[in-house]
Amino acid sequence: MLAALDRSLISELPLFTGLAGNALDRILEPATSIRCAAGDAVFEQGEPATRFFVLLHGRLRVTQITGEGQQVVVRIINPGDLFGMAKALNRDDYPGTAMAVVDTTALAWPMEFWDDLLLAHSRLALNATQAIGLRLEDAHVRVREFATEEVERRVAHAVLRLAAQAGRAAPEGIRIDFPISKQDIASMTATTMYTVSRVLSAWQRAGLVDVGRQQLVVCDAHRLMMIGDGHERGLL
Amino acid sequence: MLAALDRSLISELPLFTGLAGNALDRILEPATSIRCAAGDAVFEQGEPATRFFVLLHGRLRVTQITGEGQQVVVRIINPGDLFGMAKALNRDDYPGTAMAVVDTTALAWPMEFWDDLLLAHSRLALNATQAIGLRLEDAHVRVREFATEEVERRVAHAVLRLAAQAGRAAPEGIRIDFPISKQDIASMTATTMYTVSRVLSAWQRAGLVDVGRQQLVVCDAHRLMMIGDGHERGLL
DNA sequence: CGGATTGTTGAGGATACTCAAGTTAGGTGG
DNA sequence: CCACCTAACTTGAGTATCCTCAACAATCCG
Repeated sequence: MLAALDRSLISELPLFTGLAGNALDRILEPATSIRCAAGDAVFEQGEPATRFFVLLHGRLRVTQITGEGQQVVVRIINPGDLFGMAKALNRDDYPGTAMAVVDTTALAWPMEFWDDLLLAHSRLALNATQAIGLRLEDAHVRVREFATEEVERRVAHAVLRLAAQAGRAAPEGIRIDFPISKQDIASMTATTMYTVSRVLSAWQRAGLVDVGRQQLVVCDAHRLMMIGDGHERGLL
Repeated sequence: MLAALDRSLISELPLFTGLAGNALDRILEPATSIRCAAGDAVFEQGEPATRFFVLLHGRLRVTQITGEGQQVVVRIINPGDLFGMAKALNRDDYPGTAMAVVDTTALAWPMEFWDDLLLAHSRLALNATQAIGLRLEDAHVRVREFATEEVERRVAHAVLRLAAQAGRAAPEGIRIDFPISKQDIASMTATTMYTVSRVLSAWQRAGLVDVGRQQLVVCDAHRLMMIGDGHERGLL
């Protein structure tokens, strides 16, 4: 028999604000907690969507594979984020693959509780619209970037977002808190590993970043922002 | 004194399915109806977001202007769509401009009713998450297209989407039901007017479409799909 | 230590952009 | 109803960005 999950796991998360303690308990009742080691997939593209999730600790990378086999990184999931709610997209399979980039824990609910929970807790439903709305705006920002910015600026924005969402203070600057390859950055910014490598090397020479194998430290966020916003000539 | 709005205006819309008649009446109470002539803006980017809307008739084009003055078409709003719900994005201004491309009518609610309505009608909240979720998926599709497809395929997909959402049967094929310029298509697909012109001209020569000034008829949707999915060599 | 994964760098070339110079269509006012 | 004006569109030529390909270097891991 499982120990009941404690409401303190979720009570501080934006998705659950405004909900009373006993409501949290009822929401948690059908939930189970899951663990993934780095490299494990929580779910894979095309698989029937049987559960939805809230990330507690760790970091996930959601990718999609196109018909031609190209990989696109759709989003990075950070602690507190709701994910895998295929029901909200009117789907019964997962549109992408969610893979842990570091060891990760999450809460999982059977998908049939999606409607019930939102109907029973209207504040949760309100919070969910907001959570999805924020992601929609993120997506629009990316669309706008792809539509109007050249490679170097897109990479600058992607790196700054990573620093904001998953940055950790380090002596040299802001360190991205999980292993990230040039290929990852390339498939977030619609370019190639080669170009990302060239861009980051140029930035490294200028002292803006410190790059290594699967690691990245932002040393001069302000100048990166200038490049991202087109106020400074790029270094390519 | 205004005549009350009739529930039949909205009872068939997906956003309001599952709601009882008297709930619809209560939802409509704070609503007013608005009209816009072609070319009028329902709201403009940066303006304080005082109202949210549901489109009844007509068609809107939502654009954003970047810092450098480039215009991006974020989406086309079709009848039945919810729009302008800045509250769901945690904003108090509109992130884009919604302009009528044909004469248009819509329902408008004061923004302060957003939370109240969703909390009072949990089915509405559920439907709203789904509406926003569908748009999120649309946005992801666009991101994936920008990231992996070349211009001609992006244009093919954009044209097919227009045909699906705003197509009207015509003797020669599926006519896009509102005036749309090459520049519009360019800012939906992240390219230039010049390139769109070349692409559509080539398609016209091959009999796939019939283009005119601000008008577009899809004659061979199947071959366009083949081009969009990369199964057929493009015509450029 | 060897194999695999990840990253670097150069050279060449394709896609699609920019710029320029037109043409066509629509609306407007005389 | 025609002349004009503007906005939309077309087409060509030149070119920049960034992709592709190839060869190699570095790092990790068992």
